[in-house]
Amino acid sequence: MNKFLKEFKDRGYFYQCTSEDELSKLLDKEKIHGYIGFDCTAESLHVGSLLQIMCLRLMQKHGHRPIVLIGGGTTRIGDPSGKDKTRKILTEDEIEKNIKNIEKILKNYLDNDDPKTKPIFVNNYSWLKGLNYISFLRDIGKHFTINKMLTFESVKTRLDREQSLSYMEFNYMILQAYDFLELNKKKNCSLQIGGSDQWGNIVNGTELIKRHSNKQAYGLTTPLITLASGAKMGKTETGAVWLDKKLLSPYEYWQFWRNIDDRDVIKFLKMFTDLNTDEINKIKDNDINQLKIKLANETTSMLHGKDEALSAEKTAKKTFEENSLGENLPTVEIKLNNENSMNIIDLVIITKIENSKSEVRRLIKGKGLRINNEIIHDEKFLIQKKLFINNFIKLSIGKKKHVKIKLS
RNA sequence: GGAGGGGUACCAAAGCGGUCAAAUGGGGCGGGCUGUAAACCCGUUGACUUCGGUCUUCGAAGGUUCGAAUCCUUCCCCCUCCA
Repeated sequence: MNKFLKEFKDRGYFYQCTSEDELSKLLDKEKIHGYIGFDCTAESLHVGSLLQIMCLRLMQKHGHRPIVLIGGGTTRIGDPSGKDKTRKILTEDEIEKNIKNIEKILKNYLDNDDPKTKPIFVNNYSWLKGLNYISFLRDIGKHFTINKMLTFESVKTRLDREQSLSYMEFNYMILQAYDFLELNKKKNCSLQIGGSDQWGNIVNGTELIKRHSNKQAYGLTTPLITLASGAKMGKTETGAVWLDKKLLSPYEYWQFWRNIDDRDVIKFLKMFTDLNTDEINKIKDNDINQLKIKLANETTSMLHGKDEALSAEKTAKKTFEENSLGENLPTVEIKLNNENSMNIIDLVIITKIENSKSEVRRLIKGKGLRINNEIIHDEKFLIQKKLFINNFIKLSIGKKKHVKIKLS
């Protein structure tokens, strides 16, 4: 088997492939261009996209050139896959802003210097916006039958539930197929990789290329990642796991990986680090917590750099092992009132960790709230100046959420 | 088009005139055990509160009643069967 494909499988990225043997031969014979599409409905990517990003990296590692397609055009339509409602349509400005930010994040992960594998960034808006309706229908539309389109899962579920599916959304799959054709023609792109939910859209692309240009193209999908606990991957103590410093600090990102279920650690080391798979397979009976730290360090360095990772590790160590005040804990600045005090409940609300006062009261009743490691029992507890050590206090909510409060 | 069934909190699902901020299960949150794990055990789970209470909620809007998630009317939505 081709080396790229082998590693793709060894790392657990493989789910389905259109014609594996042929693809393997092609990859042996030449260096190809392969693409992955990213949606730009949000201002940043989150860990849900990390597996796709790792696929881009793997292409580079094996000398192939990744094409990053940003769905500036298709975002204006909305993919109905997996959605039971029409999405909200973003404004032009929002889309532009999202695209810039997403590109920036992706560049953190990719080698942007090697001329042989330097990624190509494209935005499908550039070819979709100028499409001529009549010629599009004649050139492209004729290759799609409604009969077949109606059998797609994304369409079926919407129809079965009698939820409306607009003509606009119905066209999404054609546009994605067209993207692949366009990249095949202009950039000689012969492979599309995507999540398993994209299978239908990807196959449409390879079939369109076959019918339209009589050329062979390939599709490769990755599995849906599930956690050992059954939950969807991608939540921290405080929310979504964004790949953007502004939305989730490197420390919090590090914590996300540090808190992975034991049963997922080896799997994730393979998927989300560059560590050699043979070496990972040799790991036995090691201290699982050391492995989690390793996982956290590797994933964090890949995104935010080594310094940030080490610094996050240091903060975690101080916070969890020494019970002191780690440097990179999320910090909130507050002002005391005229009497130089602040109610404990108000303080928690200000940090935005909780947004209901009742919830904070409940926390206090359940011994879940601490100031400088001391459990707070009284909901009327006042924060006063003398509590601040070097101008800081440590506010802990539960065992894992710790916030530094700075007096301004 | 015809005949039924149904819309209850984050989800599933009971309640069918007052004792209902609404049983139960899941999920979430907190505590215990531990290893910042899992499993397990306990507590909690509308908002605000001077801890006395107060306010808002059972598809939507009206009505009956001292009193409605519960009864009536209209409307909206979903499901099943028949055509």
